[in-house]
Amino acid sequence: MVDTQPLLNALADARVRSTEPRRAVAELIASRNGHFTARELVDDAAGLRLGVGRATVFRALELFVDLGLVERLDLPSGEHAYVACEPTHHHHVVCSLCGRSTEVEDCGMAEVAREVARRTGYRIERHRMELFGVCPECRAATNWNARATAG
Amino acid sequence: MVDTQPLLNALADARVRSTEPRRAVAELIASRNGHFTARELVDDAAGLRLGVGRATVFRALELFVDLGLVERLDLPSGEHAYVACEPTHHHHVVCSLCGRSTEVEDCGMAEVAREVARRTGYRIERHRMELFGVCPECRAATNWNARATAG
DNA sequence: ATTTTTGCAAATCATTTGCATATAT
DNA sequence: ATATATGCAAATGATTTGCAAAAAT
Repeated sequence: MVDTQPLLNALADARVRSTEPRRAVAELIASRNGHFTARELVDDAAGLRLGVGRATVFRALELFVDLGLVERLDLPSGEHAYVACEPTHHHHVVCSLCGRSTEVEDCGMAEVAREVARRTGYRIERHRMELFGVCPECRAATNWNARATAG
Repeated sequence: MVDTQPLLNALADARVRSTEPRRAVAELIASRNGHFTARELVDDAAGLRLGVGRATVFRALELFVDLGLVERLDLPSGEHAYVACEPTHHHHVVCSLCGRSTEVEDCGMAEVAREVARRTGYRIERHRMELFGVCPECRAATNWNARATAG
């Protein structure tokens, strides 16, 4: 459950209009824990009878991505997913079990990019780094289960 | 234009059958310079009247990906693309201008993953790093054009 | 008033699947 | 012979688009 404010603020600020459907999508996004798919939001909206259509969800997502408040991820499965995030350059670690995601800045990635540029002669303009694993909570849960099962 | 051999060898070796359609797809892949999409291969096959259908192209691509001879990329545009590559863990730098791609190993990425694990408590199980920029050839071409235009 | 945004249904695209036939082993 | 792989067309799913109506500036 992410704070709705940043998304709502963005609507207030930006050169875009603050509309009811957009606020609704912002809330749906904020109410989600980890990553989510466009379809999930569409289904949420339908389930809650928000009167927010598919196209609007996609358009709102695109808007938030442009504003840097939501990032699009490519899961290892090939699925497209999104996560709410800070509008600064950063990366995500995604939990394969619960879908929760955590932001991390740099961690040495910039240096890696520089090294790659050095070695290949490419002028690196952008990069994408996504990490997948198991979050602390799920690790704990898993260990607990393991013990419980083993015992 | 990548060497066809690795792909053909794989077909000879693997516990999969070496069929005409698969060899054809291997050639189509090898004949490409940079990255390519499934659709491009399908169109190539159709254009050349190879009698290789859409489904077969997708199935062959999946096979080669499983064998580690082709990797699936997610371009910044969101498109899915593929590149032929060595069957070892590595990463790609992709040229945004010509689509050519170069493989790089590690370059410090493993250390970054370790650092992220340290900071977040996640157990990192896999990662994806894709770099995009302009390759040396295109940089040269671009500079040349710039000069020619400026002069 | 004017411009932007919406919802809907239809259109488009990518990818997958069912299944009878053809091929590799 | 037997197990696999193929082609085709149809099915699925995701995302986009046209457009008249509705809402925001």
